[in-house]
Amino acid sequence: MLLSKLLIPITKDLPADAKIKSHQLMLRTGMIRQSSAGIYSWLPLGFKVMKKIEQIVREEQNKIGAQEMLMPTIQSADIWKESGRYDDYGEEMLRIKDRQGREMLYGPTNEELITEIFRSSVKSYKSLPQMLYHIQWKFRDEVRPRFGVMRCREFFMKDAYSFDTDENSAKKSYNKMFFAYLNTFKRLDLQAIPMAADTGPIGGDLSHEFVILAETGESKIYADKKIFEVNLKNFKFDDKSLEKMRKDFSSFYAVTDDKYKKDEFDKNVNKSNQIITKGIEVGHIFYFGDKYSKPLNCFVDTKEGKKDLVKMGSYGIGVSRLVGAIIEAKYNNEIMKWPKAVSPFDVVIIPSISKNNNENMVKASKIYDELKKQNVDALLDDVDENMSIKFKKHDLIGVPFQIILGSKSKENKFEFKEVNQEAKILSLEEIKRKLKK
RNA sequence: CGGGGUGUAGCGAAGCCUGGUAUCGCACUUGGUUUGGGACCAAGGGAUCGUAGGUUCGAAUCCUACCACCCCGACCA
Repeated sequence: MLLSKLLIPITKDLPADAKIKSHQLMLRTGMIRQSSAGIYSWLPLGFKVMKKIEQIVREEQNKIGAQEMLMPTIQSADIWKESGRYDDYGEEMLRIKDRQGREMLYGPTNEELITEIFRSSVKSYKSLPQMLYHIQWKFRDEVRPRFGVMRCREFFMKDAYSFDTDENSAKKSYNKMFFAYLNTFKRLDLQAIPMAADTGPIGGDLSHEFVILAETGESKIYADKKIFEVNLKNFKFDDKSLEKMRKDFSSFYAVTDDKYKKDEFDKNVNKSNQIITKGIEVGHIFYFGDKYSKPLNCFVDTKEGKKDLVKMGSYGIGVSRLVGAIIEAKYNNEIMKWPKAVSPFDVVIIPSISKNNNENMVKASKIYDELKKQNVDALLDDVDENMSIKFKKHDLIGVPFQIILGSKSKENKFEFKEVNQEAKILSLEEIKRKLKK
């Protein structure tokens, strides 16, 4: 992609409304554009990052055997009346009437719909367990949307649902998701802490929030540093090992502000291991048994020929929120560095350009073509501007690797730089090797 | 939802108090000079001043209503 052709309306001035760095950066680099309060359009740069996050989330869901599907954004109110949540959900639910006067709503979540699908499709215990998920837009009519994509009304979310014959089996599904979540955040290069959580309006009795560490996070966190020593690689993908994994993680103290008690913290965590920081909730998982299968009459036939309520869990990851959350975690001192896995480009080529001498631009184009052949997604900064302006721009765009063609490059060697590290003078072959994933 | 505030060009602001038909910086266009950390010179384009109504010879400015957006608080991926 040529920078001159990329729709990336960079501004030097901060938009007055943006208060936190992810919101500021996303507006300044034109990743998003506000459409109305808490509702955003995703411009190419932001969209690309979000799609990469989505893909990682998808891959990790698939790995644990969850099946992808897609449910609509608009739902009928009927099933929500059946579950009793049509009234409970309150003002947060956006209610719509169609031309026939039927009550519809823009889905804030999908427990009802998936249960309705499940009950009419699955009749036997033999089909269980099942895990289904979709990645879809949701709408919650927040009282006060703010902080850009961190707290908006329309958001992109992965939500998964598990179906099991009994609680024991359901908890195994829960543990699988727990595992998938930790792997997902790891691939996104985020430090995530699973924390025992309240179940809130979704209901149920087992729940964890996944909070990633970021200084500007919304909630304060008190945790035992040792939780980071738990290594996912030590666990196999089998029920016993996953159960142990969850217990290992749960054995360390980690709570949010509302549950924090100083004496408990001091008692459970060595002073030297105490970390007090801030975090952003990016995932939430629940086991809630028959909370929805009961009102919605979702039964399967058991081995004994009886009918039993299906035991369910639900599992959310805020995909669009993660875009902002990654920025909160990675953007520092006016410099953004995307994790390689989600960066909008693999590398940016920055030639020093002048009218009388297009040598750098010619070389840069060759490098660009070479990299393209190797499936490296490169951005070529073909704009005729001062290098200093270019550098400032790329500090914001945040591509983690730069190939710079200017005063320091030699005949066939170029400056290669990983953001926040020293530049090296390397040949194209060496650069290619560095960029191999 | 309660409290507060703001709407002027793509972005950031001035002008409003004290009415006389819109100013500045960035960005953009053209030409020239520059070219390693947010350049310079010259010329240029772009605004129904949130919307509607009212007062007035005359409204961005005063009045009324509406709309939108933002901030502070209680809730959420």
